[in-house]
Amino acid sequence: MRIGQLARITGVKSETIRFYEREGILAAPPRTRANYRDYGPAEEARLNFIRRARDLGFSMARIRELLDLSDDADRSCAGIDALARSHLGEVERKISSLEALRTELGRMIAACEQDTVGDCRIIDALAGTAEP
Amino acid sequence: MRIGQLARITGVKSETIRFYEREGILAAPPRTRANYRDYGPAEEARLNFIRRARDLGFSMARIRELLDLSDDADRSCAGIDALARSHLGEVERKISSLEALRTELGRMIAACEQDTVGDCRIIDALAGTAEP
DNA sequence: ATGCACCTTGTAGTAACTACAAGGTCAAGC
DNA sequence: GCTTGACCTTGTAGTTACTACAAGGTGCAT
Repeated sequence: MRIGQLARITGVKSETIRFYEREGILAAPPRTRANYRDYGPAEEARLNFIRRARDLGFSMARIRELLDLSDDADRSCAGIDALARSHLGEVERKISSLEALRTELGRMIAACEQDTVGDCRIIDALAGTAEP
Repeated sequence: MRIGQLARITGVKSETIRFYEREGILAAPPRTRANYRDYGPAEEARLNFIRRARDLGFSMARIRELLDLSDDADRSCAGIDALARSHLGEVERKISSLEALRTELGRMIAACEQDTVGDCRIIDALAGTAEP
């Protein structure tokens, strides 16, 4: 598949796809005789992953690490374990925050259904004491 | 409390706090006689909220909307409902993605404990078909 | 009176895109 | 065979959300 179609499918602009290639986060795909980039389903999955992970607030550096977990099949268990655990911690913190936010948004919607506006506690939902 | 202490507590740099004030996402606090910004617990909570929401991948525009939900206590139920529902949808999508990622990271860690490296399916965890 | 935290304005750098221009290639349809 | 649209390249510049630093000044504790 060519870059335009990949862009349409994944919702990532062609220019951003080329940018990812320059940054080395997406491998340079084979080219057609016409020198067009020729993508397959693996690149589509990888690009979807990058897009989702970015949307979840992971930095490119963090995404690179996650992709490395996936790419380096022949790395040591200890290395995988440490990295995966650190990512798992971050993921779990994010889930907790989002669940608090979800609860609070749900509460507000429910209050609205009763026509009782009620007060908004969104801020309190996310604003626990901060960790260093 | 002064800006430096607020920065230490929330993990947001002093310069970023002043930047948020310029951007109008954080109200200008009262000043001490020495013209120092004087913050209270409400600003601390708001700043923690902003920091967490940014970490979760929400744009400043989206955070502004969330804060508006919180600030405009006297707005229409219909307006609150529509906005809250749209944010709830985004939050739920993010939670689903993170849960898939958590499962996969957990699976990898478990495989490592068995000393069986196993293959990494992180990409597949996040790379469902894309929505437009 | 020395030093540190704060104040201001302003400029410039970073990350992760996003856009557009200039000039060229390729393949399908009229 | 020629136009049209999608792609190719390199390069520059704009955007968002910070982050850093400089210059020059104030407040306050030791």
